[in-house]
Amino acid sequence: MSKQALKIEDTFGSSSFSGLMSTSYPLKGVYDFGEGDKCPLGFMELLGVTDYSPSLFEIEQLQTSRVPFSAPNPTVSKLESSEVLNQPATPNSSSISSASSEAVNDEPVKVEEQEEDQHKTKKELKPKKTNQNRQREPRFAFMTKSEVDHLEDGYRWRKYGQKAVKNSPFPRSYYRCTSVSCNVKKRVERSFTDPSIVMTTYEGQHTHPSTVLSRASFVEAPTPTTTGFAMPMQRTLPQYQQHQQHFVYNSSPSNFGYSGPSNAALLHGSRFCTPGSAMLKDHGLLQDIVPSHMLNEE
DNA sequence: CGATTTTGACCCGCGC
DNA sequence: GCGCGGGTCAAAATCG
Repeated sequence: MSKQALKIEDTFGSSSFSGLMSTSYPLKGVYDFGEGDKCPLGFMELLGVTDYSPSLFEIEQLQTSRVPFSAPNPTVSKLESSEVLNQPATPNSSSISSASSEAVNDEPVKVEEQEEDQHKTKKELKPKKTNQNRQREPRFAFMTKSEVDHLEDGYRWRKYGQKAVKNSPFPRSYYRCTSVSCNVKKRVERSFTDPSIVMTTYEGQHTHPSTVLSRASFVEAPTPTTTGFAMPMQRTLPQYQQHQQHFVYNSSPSNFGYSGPSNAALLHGSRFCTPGSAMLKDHGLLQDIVPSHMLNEE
């Protein structure tokens, strides 16, 4: 992992990465892996990736020079939180991502135990799902411009719920990783401000390698099959290749900096970060993860 | 027939 | 205490 981390830093630290990114894809973003020193996890790790594949990073290239979120919809860029943006450049799709990773301030939690606990309490009595417990799960979210809600990310998910979102005509879907001992969850909702944008929030860490990636054809970017990560891979699905934009953001502003100057530089240089930005009212999940500057920005 | 989705009910935390 | 909203459960329906 250090390898990848280095790569990221490198990328961010030097503008050279923009060269990497080839691209004409409007990308930009920032990685936020939580508190640098306290949080040992990178966002990849949050997703259960221990062996990052270069392809991923190739996908997530950042262009700070560009306007934050060249998303078609300004509203999107209005979401709150000062975080990082990151944009996976995908071959056929332009992506803008804002990622948010929450967490993990404390020591790594034993997911399995937690899960068991939850199940037990739930079944037997009343689950004490305290906020504290929940919030410990690392979270990572990103926005994707896509027509499909459920993006292929390399893992198999089972939908376990759907809820209407306040102030939004679009429902939020809840998915859980189908892997037995994996308690990773993800929420998917479409931005009410821009229906073409899908917001995905991952929670927890995968305790297993990606299932899809291992058999997917990495035509565009070879990826280790051991533990794939899982940004939505348009490359595996033709329909996704049409156009997607990813916004990766970190939902916890306090967790800036995955570590390394690059991040700082990013944030610093990022004009999107408006510390004093006003709070949003209630944008549902969006509020949680979207940088405030986005919201303010029109 | 097993896996997944749908969907209403339920639980919980939070603000008033 | 009550209502609201978010998140989850679980039975039924659907799919492959």
